Amino acid sequence: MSDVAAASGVSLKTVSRVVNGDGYVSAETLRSVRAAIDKLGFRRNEFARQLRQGTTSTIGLVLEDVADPFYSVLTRAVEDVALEHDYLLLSASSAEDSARSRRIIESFSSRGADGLIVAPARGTDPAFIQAELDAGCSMVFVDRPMPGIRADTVLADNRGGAAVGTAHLIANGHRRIAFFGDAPTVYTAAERLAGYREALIAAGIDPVDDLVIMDPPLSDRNAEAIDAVQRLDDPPTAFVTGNNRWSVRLLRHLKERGIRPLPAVVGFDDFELGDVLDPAITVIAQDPAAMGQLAAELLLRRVSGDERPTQHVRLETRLIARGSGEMPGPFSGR
Amino acid sequence: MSDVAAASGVSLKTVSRVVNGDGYVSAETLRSVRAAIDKLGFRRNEFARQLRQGTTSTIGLVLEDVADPFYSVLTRAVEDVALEHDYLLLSASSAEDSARSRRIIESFSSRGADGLIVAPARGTDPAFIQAELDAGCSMVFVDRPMPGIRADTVLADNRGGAAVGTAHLIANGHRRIAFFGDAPTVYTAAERLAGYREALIAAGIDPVDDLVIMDPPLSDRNAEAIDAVQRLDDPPTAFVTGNNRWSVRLLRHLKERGIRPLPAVVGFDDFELGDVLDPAITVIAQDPAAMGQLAAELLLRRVSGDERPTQHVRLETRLIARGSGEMPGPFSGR
DNA sequence: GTCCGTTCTGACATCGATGTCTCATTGCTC
DNA sequence: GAGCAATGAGACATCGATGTCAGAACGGAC
Repeated sequence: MSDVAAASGVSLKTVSRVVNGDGYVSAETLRSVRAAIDKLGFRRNEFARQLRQGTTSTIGLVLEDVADPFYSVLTRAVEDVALEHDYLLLSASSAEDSARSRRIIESFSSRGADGLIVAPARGTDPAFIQAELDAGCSMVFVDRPMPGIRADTVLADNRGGAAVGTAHLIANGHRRIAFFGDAPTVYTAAERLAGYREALIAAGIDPVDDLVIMDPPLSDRNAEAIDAVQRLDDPPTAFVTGNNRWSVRLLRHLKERGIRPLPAVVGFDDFELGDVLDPAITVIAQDPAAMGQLAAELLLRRVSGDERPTQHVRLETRLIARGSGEMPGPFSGR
Repeated sequence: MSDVAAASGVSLKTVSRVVNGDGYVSAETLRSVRAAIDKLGFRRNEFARQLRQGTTSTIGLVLEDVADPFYSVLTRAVEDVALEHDYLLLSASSAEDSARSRRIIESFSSRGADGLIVAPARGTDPAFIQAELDAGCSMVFVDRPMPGIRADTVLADNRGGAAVGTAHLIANGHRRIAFFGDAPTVYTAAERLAGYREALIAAGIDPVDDLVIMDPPLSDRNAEAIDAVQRLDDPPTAFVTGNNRWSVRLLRHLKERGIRPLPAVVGFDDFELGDVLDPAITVIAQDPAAMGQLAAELLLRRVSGDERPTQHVRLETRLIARGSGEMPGPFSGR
């Protein structure tokens, strides 16, 4: 900038005025400064500017894994909102590891992110989060809440959705319904399991632990666990899966084992090709794009000084019947 | 920082020494400064630091769309490399819009990204890219090259892969093979089309334009275009799709139209559930994770001053035969 | 000719850290 | 006890922009 000032024979401040359109610059000065800027290929260093300004126009996004379709769609939605408001987006995957997540949050915050959107990894220390909030870094939590922290959250109706999906299977005549979900320490998994149980109890069916598997959907134990459930004396006639990864896992396994016809299946989370499979898969769809968009808008409002009371948004889920959930069970037609 | 200095009764510089472990600080001073830091909850402002240092430890990633599974896996790989080297990752989707892409690149670069990984949107102005490079922002191009620019690139063997996939169908007795790909202005689409043609010509088959659709896989015209190909007097017995989106598009369409048995299909790009469909889909698999990892490592080396000659990495593709590409065509067994 | 207001411009401090240079203290050798 | 090295600490300039305030040039009114 001082080079430009020297080249056009004015002071540094005047160049700043030109760059920022601050007014009170004569037409002639303006022209000569502009010329110097072009000639020297000058570009304002946003960094220095933001140091002075105290704000970075950057937000951070911390999710479990961008490569998961649910989160990648959410990410895209956040990106779009950020871009629209001229914000930059930092992103990183916590890989469901609270130490890694903490490291990410710390570096985002210390490098000046104005705010963060976080899907907290299980085991995240609330005291740590509170310290970040106190340090002036706004946060909005998505997909999972952060217990003990006063902050905006955007969650899906996990429990209600799972209950609706389970009830749908019951209505189609199933009573032996298995549930496969992520580890119970994961909030969404626990909620969905609770919804499944609620629906069973509401229908007068006793929830049985034998029919429930709670394990990360990528673990090696999955296949064996599914087999074990199938080998029960009174095996399930229907399955509820707790997330898209588990749905894929289960469907792949059933295909590998050559099990035909497929048992009834309702999956939590829609997933690509779910409609192309045969039978097409009935799902409880979330709306990750809406979740991301809402969270981003909430965060940007907070960042620009919105002091309204904390908001907790609960997004409805939607049952999409495609066939796999409508296969009649042994108790249909009673 | 000056607060800490005041609280512990030392100079600002000494605090800096403690924070940076610069040595030459007595054990006692160190302890008292540490105590003051803890008490005041001091955290170094990375911003100011980086202004002084002239480097930001941040890289940017500009792709077509994070929500596309191909790119989301690539993104995750880049993230992991960045995190490992203590770099932050800025990311944004260009949505295949060169103006948007330009805006993203400009803001990444002016906000101090040390380097960028870019999948250039079609129509990106090389002069603009060159200007950014001249301004000191390193770039590595992935998935697509940037013609006229000297910079590292990491590409898949699009042409070779498409040729292998097409030859595979020919070997299974097909001669009327359709190709559905993205707009020909997209580099990968053009390359894959060229590979398809090469394979046909190598087998003595005349490439026919009637059997080729080049259009973005989300456009409304897709369905009609597929139908038109099917209505030809001599319809294709096999299909090659130019990317995962087109594969999904085609499979969904065939299912909606109730076309059974499915024609032979080979898809470029692997995709989730490709193995669960019936028949399972034969694909030419790329390795997006390897692409992302390589690009990130190349970029980080450049950023830390590597001056070796420009590198052009071509990643092999791999044909995964799963069934859909092995359905015998009318000329099999001759 | 003086005074005042408008319009334009520059000097200087500032944001929060780090690099350079200087200086003070200590302990050791000769 | 003079000289020297090793160690510890501070003053000051610096990165590249912006905010504040003061001041210059100019025109018009009295």
